[in-house]
Order: sequence, then structure tokens, then C-alpha cells
Amino acid sequence: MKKKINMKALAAELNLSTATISKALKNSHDISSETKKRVIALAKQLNYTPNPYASSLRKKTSHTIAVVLPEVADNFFSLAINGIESVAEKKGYHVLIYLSHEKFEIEKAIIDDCSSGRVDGVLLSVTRETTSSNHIQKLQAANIPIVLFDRALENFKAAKVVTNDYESGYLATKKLIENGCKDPVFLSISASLSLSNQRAEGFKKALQEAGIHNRKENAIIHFSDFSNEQIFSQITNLITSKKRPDGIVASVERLATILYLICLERNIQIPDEIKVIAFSCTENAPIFNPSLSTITQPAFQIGKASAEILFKSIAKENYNINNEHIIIPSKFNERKSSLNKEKKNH
Amino acid sequence: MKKKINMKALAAELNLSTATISKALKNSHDISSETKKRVIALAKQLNYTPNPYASSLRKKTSHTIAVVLPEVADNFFSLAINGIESVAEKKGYHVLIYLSHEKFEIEKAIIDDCSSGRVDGVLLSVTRETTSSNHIQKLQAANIPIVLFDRALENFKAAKVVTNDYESGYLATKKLIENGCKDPVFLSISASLSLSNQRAEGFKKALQEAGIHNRKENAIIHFSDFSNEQIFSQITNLITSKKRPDGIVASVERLATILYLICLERNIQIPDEIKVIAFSCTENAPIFNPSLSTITQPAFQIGKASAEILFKSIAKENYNINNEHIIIPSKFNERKSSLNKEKKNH
DNA sequence: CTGAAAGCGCTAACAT
DNA sequence: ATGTTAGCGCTTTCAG
Repeated sequence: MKKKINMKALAAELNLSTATISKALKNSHDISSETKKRVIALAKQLNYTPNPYASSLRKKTSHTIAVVLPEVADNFFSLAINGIESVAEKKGYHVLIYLSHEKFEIEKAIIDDCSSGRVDGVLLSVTRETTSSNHIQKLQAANIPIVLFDRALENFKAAKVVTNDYESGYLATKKLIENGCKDPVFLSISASLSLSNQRAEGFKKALQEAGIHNRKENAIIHFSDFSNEQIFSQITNLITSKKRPDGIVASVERLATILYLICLERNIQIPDEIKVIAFSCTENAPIFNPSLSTITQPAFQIGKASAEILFKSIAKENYNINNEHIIIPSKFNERKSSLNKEKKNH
Repeated sequence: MKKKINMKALAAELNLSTATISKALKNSHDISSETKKRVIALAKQLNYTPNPYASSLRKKTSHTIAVVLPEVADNFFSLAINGIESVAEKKGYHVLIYLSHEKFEIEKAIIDDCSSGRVDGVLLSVTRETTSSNHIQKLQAANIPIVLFDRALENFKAAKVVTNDYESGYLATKKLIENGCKDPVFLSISASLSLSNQRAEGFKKALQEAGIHNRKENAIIHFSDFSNEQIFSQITNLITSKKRPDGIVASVERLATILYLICLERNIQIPDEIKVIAFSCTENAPIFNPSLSTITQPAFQIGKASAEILFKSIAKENYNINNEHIIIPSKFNERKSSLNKEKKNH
């Protein structure tokens, strides 16, 4: 086991104190440029790397933020990460990515761990199961700033960066109805998630305006668990039932791609037999068969804005982060999956 | 600023020493169950969380591994992460995900940072630019085990987990030729990456066997940078040139999706005018227009196997990890994008 | 300009 | 069964 080299070793080698080494390495004013040079040279030669744990312990700050996500195999989250890293990089901060895999228990464990002081701040997009906010409150009580992004919690005081979910749900549904749907259905990712409920509310509003009431509450489909198998079987049931809907608003990308796979397998034509619009950030929407109409969330910007708020709070001791509430609008991209025949043949 | 509670506070409250607190909290044998109860109760009541930096500093182990990836918006990497986390979770280890964004300089900075002792081990998939291994050698010299996965470095002694790139490249190309391609081209992600070169070698071998020599070295296309814009323009040039190839093997998913977008825009028919096979893990391949033939890498298994090797090395002081070399085969999934007319109409 | 000394919060060897 | 003590590697007064 090779001995790890530390400040004491550098100090001994150069006949200096560790204090001098420490100051020299951070280019402090009260060290002569001569010694600075010597210290830096030796440090480089011996491949010295400061021990981050010692430094964090002493300074009580880690120069690290945590990003807690349900999953990473979703374009929204990959793009959001890029937005977050774009600002963290400028600040010289580390970004730790934690995955909750849509499990509340895992999210709770991660957040609890964060409140140990491991990180200086947290960006969180909650799981589809999350209803309680106790774990987040604990974090806030420990004075660790947190920003909820995209998937926030309703009725809970915290900094939030989200998109205009209600309006987007309304707009998508209105489009489907304009294009001839008489019986659309909303595929919800979660019965508790604000994001999903907002989108669903917009959906309901559009139905109501159009005087569509046939399914009542059943126009919103929830999923008992979120495994591919379960989603597959529930959507298959819906699609092969006697009263198959003629339009679908999918609250997240995965629901739409699974729907596509089922329609392919069952030879059900999109959009002629069923029209589809999905909340999704995939760049592949144009090359789907048929091309997928999407509500595209500003993923990068949401990540960026969240990180900016977080760093504001990290910088200023007495900054009331929990008053921040930003809404960045989504864009509707109409493609073939939601067109009616006239438009399509046009 | 609320005072952060620590062991000293617990000890004072209960009239015990910090040593007793420490032992009680880790359920040591030589503490009476009576005091254990009291300690645990108070810890819970006061929301005590141990300071991980103090603990890591003292124990010289962090219970954390780093995963260093070029990007996360790629199904291979998201699945690999899941494989890694599946084993880390069992071991009670933290997983830090770092993104190099395909930039060697960033990768180097991350790896250097890892050699500070911040993590107990590293899983690395190198950038498309990486040719030097000095940064990795430094890590090995610091006695921090590392496993290269998927994108490994040639001629460099280290633990590696990869797939059968050469055979897969050969197989894909042979399929294209069998299906009628007379002039296929290979889209390479990197001129230096072992993974890409292996796939390209398999490609060349298949051409050679079929007696196809028209493009010579130009049958392999490299990209000067890896921005979407640059890829888009280079592929557009290729596709709109006088001698358009009649088949494409894409070494990574993104190259294929951009190709699809271009063909859509230019109204070029896949597979009639140009056939496509891609190395890709996307579950959406069947719903592409046309469905995409893929070489599917065992992403989850590669992640899992890498993590298992890493933990073996972390557990045993004198275990020569660098001898490990695992190859897990990919699967070919033929779909419409590579079929010839007869098969297609069949 | 440089150094001595204290201490961040925790653990482990060694008392008692 | 519990306590004393030293120290992980670094930063930060405070003295010189």
C-alpha cells in the first residue's frame, strides 16, 4: 500500500509548516511568490491531491450539490441534468446524481442522507409515489436549501421550477377534440403527483368545454405500478376493450412509447383509429411511426433555472429561497399522431 | 442558523462519552442494550445524522463509488447505471454519477478528483477523445481500483467489461450485404476508441470477404466533432453526394437517429434506398419509421458485471483486478430498416 | 511572510 | 460496560 501523500509530507519535504502549504496552494496573498512556486512544483511532482473529506469537515461546506431523480432513462431528465451541470460547472461545484427509481423509500433515504451535510444543496424531482413532505422538511430544517423541479409537491412551501402543466394538458386535449376525437383518455403517471394532476385538470377542462362526459372519472387512467409489464397490460386492456378511446394524452414519454408498441402489435392505426399526444422531450418524435405529436417541456431551462436559484441560496445566508416559484412554458409540436384525415392527406 | 447536532451533543445530553455513543449507534457488542436504546431514541428524536466527512476522514473509506460516463442521454448508459446500482445497493454503497460530456479534459479532471480518496472505486467509460491513459494510471497508482466498461482503452492494462464488438460489426455488415447492399458505409463515433475500431474492423472484414473495395478507407466515416449540428451536416453530405451509400452501420444510436431525421427530411426511403443497422439499446426501435434493426448490447449486464468486479477488488486488499477481462455478447435484432424488398414484402 | 496551535466530527486502541 | 485519548488531513486564527 503506497503511502498517500498529504500536506504534512509536503511541509516536511520543504521545511515549511502545513499552514504555509495550505495558504500557498490556494494562492493566498501573504505567501511569497517564491515559496508558492516551490510548493506548487512539489505538489505537482508528487501528484498531491487534497483530501476532500478533511477539507469539507473543516470548512463545513462540500462544494457539492445533489440532484435526486426518479430515473435517468428519460429525455426530460437527461436534458435537465445538462442544464444543471451547465451552471454548476461555472460555480466550480460537483454534481452528484442520485436515482430514486420511482420508489418513495429510496427517495427518503437519499434525502435523509443529504441532510447529514454531505451536500450544500439539493435539486429534487419527486417519485410518482411521493405524497409526504416530511423528509424534505427535515432537510429544510437542517438549513440545506432545496429546489423542487418539474415534479413538485402541491401545498408545500418550497422553491419550485415547473412548466405550465395545466395549460399544456388543456391545449393538447383541445387539439385532439378539434381533430375529431369524441372520447379521449388521459394516461396519468400518478394519482398524487402535482404535475400529473395539473395536466389531468387541463384535460378535464377541455372535455368539459366540449361537452364530453361519457367516461366521467374513468377518462383518467392511473397505473397501479410503473413496471413496463404492468403499464403494458393496463394499456392493452384499455385498447382492446369494447369502448376503445379514440384519443390519448400521455402524461409522460414512456406511456406513449408503450402505447405505440401495443398498437403496432395489435395493428391498430395511429392516428386513424386512435390519436396520440404525449408530454415528451424525445428528439426522436419525428421519426416515430407515425411521427409523435408532443408537448415538449423546456427541460434544459428548467434544470438551469433550478440550479441558479439553488446557488443563489447557497451564496446568501439570509435569502428566502422558498418564495421562488418559476414557471417555464412548454411548446406544442403537432405531428402525424394526432392529425385527422383531412389534415393528414392535405 | 440552527446548530447542527453531533455526537458530542448526544453525549452531553445523556451523560455519556462520544465513544459510547459511537459504539451504541453501530450496535457494538460491548454496550448494554439499555444504553443502546437510550442513545438510539435520542438520536432519532433530535434527527441526528452522522457527518459522513468526519467518518470518511477517520476511516479512510467512503462507501462510495464513482461512475464516469460520457453522457446520460443514451439508453446504453441509463441501463448500465441500473445494472451498477443494482449491485451497489446490495453492498450499501453510494453511487456518484459524473458526466464527461465526451470531453477528455473533463474526464481527466473527474478522474484526478477521484484519486483524492473521495471514492473507494471507479467505473469508467471513456470519452470518444480519450487516447491517453495517464490519468487512469495515476488512479491505479493511488491504489483506487477502476474498471473500464464498454468503452475501454486498447493496449492498456486494466479491468475491462465489454461486448463482442468485432463480431457484432462483422455480423451486421454481413447481413447488409446479404440483403443486397453493394456499397455500405460505417459511421464511426471515434477514430481512437477501441469499441468503435473493433466494430469497424468487423465491418471491414465483411466487406473484404464480399470483395467490396470501391471506397477503400473512405468506407469508414469519422466525425470531426460530436455536436448534433456537425453530425447532421456530415451525414447530410454523405447522403446527398453523388455516390450515396446503399447501407449504413451506425456505431452508436445517435448517429442512426440523426440519419433517420435526414432521410425523412430529404425523402430518402429506408430500406429501399439505404439500409440501416445500428448499435443501440433503445426500446423504441420497433416503433421507428421504419423499425430499426439493432445490435443490442447487454447494457444492464455490463454494468452489473463491472460493479461486481469492482466490489471484489474493494473487498480484498491483494486482488489483482487488472487481470479481469469479461466479454458479454450483443444480440442482433433484425427489423425493417435493413431488409431487402423480397423479405420486406414477404 | 511564516508558524504554532486548535479543532471540524468521528473512530479505535487502550484504559478503567 | 463505559471512558480517555489520540488523530484522520485540512483550515484558520493569532503570534511572531
